[in-house]
Amino acid sequence: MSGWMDSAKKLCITLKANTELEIQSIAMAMLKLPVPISSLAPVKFTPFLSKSNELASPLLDPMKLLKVAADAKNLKFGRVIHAHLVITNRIPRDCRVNQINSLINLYVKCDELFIARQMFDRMSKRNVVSWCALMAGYMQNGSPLDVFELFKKMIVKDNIFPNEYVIATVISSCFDSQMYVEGKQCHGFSLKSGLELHQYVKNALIQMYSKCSDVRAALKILDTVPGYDVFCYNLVLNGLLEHSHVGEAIEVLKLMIDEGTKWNNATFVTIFRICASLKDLKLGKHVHARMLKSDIDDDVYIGSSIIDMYGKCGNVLSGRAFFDQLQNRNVVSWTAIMAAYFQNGFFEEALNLFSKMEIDHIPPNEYTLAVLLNSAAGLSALSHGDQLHARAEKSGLKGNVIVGNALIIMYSKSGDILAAQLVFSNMKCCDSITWNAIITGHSHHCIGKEALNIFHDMLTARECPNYVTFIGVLSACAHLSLVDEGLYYFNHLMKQLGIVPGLEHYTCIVGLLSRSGRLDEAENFMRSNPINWDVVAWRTLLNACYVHRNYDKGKQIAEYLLQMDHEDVGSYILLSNMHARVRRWDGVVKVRKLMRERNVKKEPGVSWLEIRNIAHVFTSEDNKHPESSQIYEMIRDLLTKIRPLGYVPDIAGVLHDIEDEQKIDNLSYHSEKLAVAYGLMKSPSGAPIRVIKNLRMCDDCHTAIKLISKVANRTIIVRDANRFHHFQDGFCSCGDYW
DNA sequence: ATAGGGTTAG
Repeated sequence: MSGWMDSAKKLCITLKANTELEIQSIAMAMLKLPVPISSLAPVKFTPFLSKSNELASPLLDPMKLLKVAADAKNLKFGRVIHAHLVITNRIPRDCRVNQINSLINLYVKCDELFIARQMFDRMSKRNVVSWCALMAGYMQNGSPLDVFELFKKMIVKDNIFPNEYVIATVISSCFDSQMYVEGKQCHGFSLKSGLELHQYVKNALIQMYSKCSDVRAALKILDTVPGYDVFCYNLVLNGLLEHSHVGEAIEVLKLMIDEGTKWNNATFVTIFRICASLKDLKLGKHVHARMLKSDIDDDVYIGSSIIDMYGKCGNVLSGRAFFDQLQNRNVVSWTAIMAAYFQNGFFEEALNLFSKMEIDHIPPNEYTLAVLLNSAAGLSALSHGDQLHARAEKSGLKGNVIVGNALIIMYSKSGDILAAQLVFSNMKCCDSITWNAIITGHSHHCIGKEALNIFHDMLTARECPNYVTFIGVLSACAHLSLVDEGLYYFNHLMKQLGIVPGLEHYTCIVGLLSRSGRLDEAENFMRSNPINWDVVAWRTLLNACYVHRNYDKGKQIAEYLLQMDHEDVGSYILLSNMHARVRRWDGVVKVRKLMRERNVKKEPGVSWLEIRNIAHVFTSEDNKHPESSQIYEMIRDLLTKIRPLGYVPDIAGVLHDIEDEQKIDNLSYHSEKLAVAYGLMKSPSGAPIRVIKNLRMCDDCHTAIKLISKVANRTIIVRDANRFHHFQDGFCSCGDYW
């Protein structure tokens, strides 16, 4: 408990703080330190203290302490030393430059650029280090123009020739801001001046070329420079990984192994990242074993990358086991393990870990919140999402892009597209993910018009659309039956932007054509394009046949599809529904027989909704719910109310949900009807009801819920296996095509 | 006064 006290005394003694005022000011400042000084930077700091034997030691000079403070980014500690220097002020004039340089470095490292600049401006005499330290600050800050200006002034005004550190800093600020032309000029300069022979400069150049797409140039530098070290390799590997050139990364790794270059901590981190992106568990385990055998001390960086590797390779349990035995965990390790659960679909586990993290007193950051929000989105758990949103506001992270994006995704996937819009319009800065999330969100909600509006906003905002953008845009066009517009984007705009359409885009076109009734064209499009069409694409066409009641083509496609893929339950059900719609009961029986023979089982229909933070789950004909008799009464009541509006129970589209097809009565108690009825009973009037269903909604429920939304005067939002249906005033956003 | 970890749109 009195750790800081001892340390304060030691510091006072060693700094020769004699007056009462000095001792007091140091002790007071140290009181405010978040950690005891001895744990500040254990490795670097303790030797000073222990060897000094509480006496003034030549080792413990303020300059070294300033470096400790800077490296630990501990502003408070740095200020103590600064205060001490101001009070004692016993440095001879000619040594003042170095002292101020150290102070500039301190403030730069602690993100106090303004103070650093002030100190710099007040210097009567400066050397290269002064300039360089401040330039490093601007580089870190992402202000390359300020770096260039200082660079110029240094040469012109002070007549100082840049050294290797200066030029390396300038190069770094070029590639951080993607100013490759300037970067190449620096390359030329360093060639002429001979500075490129320095390791720092070489590394900066390699890093620059690896960061822009010019991997070849980076490798060339690697080739031409004799005697490259681990740093070079690590930089190239990271540059390659950043552009997902995994194959070439492996090549470089082989080179590294041939050379016998010893791997260090950063190398292991990078290699685990490679394993993760390859999803190669075997390789990952191998490297892990090799790391354990080697003499390196694993640190918190390696720990996180190992957890991530196991997660990305689909082995959460190994990741968890490793996480559990870690003695040092920080935000990143926690985020990594939660992300591993999320990526493998264990959303609840990810959310549960959060409370454990809080018990450990580790505050979440933007990445943590993103993982949590995505997990909430995976469950469509609006209540969790809302809580996390409040959490983000409290911690001041709501302005962050990463958090904003995750909020949009969460709200959109949880069925609250209005909330997603609100987050979107309040975002200070967006990236391509933001735009894509809000566009595809609207598409999922079948709000095609708004999706296209936002797409045009995106173009005017000069954000470049990408592969994912067009999936959202093309499906919006499909919803609106804007065939020409969709084909224009597909045939021209994408080409113009250099985006090679993939299966998803082709499938959107099938949807676009077939939805607007051009079934033959859609089929021709599929047959004439040598794409590796998958079940989803064929089922899109099949579904269109079903909705447009083209029985013959539908049957033909279904048969073809079932030949191709024996397991796709959706196709069996569509075929069965198609038979039922034209009252071909023999056909229905045949499909069922086929399913039994091939042992294809339909998942039972399940719907759920949240009422006051509790999820209520319903299955068809559910009577397990404690209030089921009231729910059934509610349904009977609703059904009698909608009959005058033209509701007639539709047996055709629902047979697949009934085990015993004679029991027509059952369709009144489909899981989504139960959930909607319960929602109407339990939520205040005016509040939208959000229901989630695991399968495609059946025709009967769709009709019934449309009319229920009218008689009950409620917005009802149902997420089925494919999309969101917004029921309002007797209509559905999907336009009865789903 | 060089390098390394965690998130995301379909």
